[in-house]
Amino acid sequence: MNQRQVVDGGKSSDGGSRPGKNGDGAERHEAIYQSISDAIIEHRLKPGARLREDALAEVFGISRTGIRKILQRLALEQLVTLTPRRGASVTRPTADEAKDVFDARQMVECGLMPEVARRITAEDAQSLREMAAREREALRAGEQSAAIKLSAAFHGRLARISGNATLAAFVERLCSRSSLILAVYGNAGHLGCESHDHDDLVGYLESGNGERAQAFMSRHLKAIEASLSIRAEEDEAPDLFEIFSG
Amino acid sequence: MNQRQVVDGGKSSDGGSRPGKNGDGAERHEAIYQSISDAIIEHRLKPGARLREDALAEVFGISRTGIRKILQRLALEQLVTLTPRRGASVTRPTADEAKDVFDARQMVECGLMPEVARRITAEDAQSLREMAAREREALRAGEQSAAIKLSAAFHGRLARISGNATLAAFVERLCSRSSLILAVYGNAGHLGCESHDHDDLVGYLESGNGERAQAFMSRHLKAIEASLSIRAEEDEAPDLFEIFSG
DNA sequence: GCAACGGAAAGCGTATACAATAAGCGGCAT
DNA sequence: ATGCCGCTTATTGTATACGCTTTCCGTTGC
Repeated sequence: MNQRQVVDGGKSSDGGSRPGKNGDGAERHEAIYQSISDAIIEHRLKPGARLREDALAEVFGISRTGIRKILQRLALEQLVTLTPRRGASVTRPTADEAKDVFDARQMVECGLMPEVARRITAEDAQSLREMAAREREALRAGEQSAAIKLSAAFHGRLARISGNATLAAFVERLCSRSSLILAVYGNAGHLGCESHDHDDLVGYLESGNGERAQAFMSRHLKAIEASLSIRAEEDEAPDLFEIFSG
Repeated sequence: MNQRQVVDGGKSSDGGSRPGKNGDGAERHEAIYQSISDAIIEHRLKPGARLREDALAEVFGISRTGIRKILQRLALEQLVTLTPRRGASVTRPTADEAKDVFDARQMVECGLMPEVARRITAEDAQSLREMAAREREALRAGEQSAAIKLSAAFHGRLARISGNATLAAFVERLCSRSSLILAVYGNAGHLGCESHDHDDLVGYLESGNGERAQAFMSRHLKAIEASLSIRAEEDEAPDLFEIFSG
């Protein structure tokens, strides 16, 4: 079998703090999870794409058991949809879900800004600026995939600074789902986040102006949402009667 | 003890298990999940309790495969903790996690109140009052388990009325975790929610007073949190030096 | 020519078998 | 007597085997 194992080579060359028998299964699973998750978030796997267990098992060189575990995790995070007896596919968010996700982001991310402004350190700000810079750079280089991931990572990191791990994890999940929403309802060539928004936001936060950061974040999210072309496409089960009786 | 199958009584009771053939495995799994989840939320399984796969598999009459799936789901909802090679146990929330959860509830549940007040219908209010009544009744009858579950269900139902499924699901998870927190840090005999709070809340909502409902919810949650005796117990790794050097 | 039925194939759901590992325990050496 | 080491056991991690459902295609009847 020419199983080209995708994960093994690249990712496990991390810090290397523990060399030797580190071919541990847990880390391997985590890496595979990240691989698939990244592919979805970066739109290399598009909504609706089917994820056959056998194929994934062969690609990553583990058995279906491990793949199923990973798919279930992705399903609980609503990145993939598991339909009984039909297998897994990349989730295609509905218009309602899109609205819910952005409303939730509006509430949580904005609500977090004051606390973030209170807690942010110089290193945090520096790190965020670097992420924003890399994102802008990717955007200019036409690497949409990288830009999308970096944007989600920026929002996630921001939330982490609040110190509330529970809310931060929630924001990260919302950002992942937002990436899916962009894939379905976004207009090509117009990425969600404007170029300078993230930089400006860091500025407000660093100066301790939580109120202003909150308002800015609110506008920022509204702008992203407004840039979507959300139409409740009923392609799934088109109402033939209505179509032909008109 | 014999194999007393809890969920779906007689199926493959005898050793020669004939697999499959049981029409709806999915519902069965869901029921088992609910069983375990309820047991945790109702404190029949206390934080720290170990959940051995074999034992659960035997109790519910399915194989370890299905149990593992369920345990993973519970782990993602942070009701159980999965430690590698040590198996599953009911999560024992730390003091930090408890604070995070209540801060999150403060933000999300309060933030949802205005929308809930806008959307609530007469039937919703009626349903909520019934739940509150059942909760009070359970509390008076000394059935703490039932009361705890009903309280969580009340808050969850409330969030559902907002129409935002994503935030509602998040609130439900926070309530489940709150139940665990109560088990660890709560004072016996003093349940989280005061008797009349839920009734009063429904009253404010039904009269469309979102602002007031929001403020009331905030006080309500603060009261619950204040009733906890959260001390950062460092029992896990006690500082022996400090203890014995004094 | 079209629709419907039947068989074959593909892919998921579940159980079981096997391997690996950490905890418990008794023996042995010092 | 005590501390250490290897064995045993209990329990999880992973893979594989098998059955079931769905789907697709070829055939047959009208």
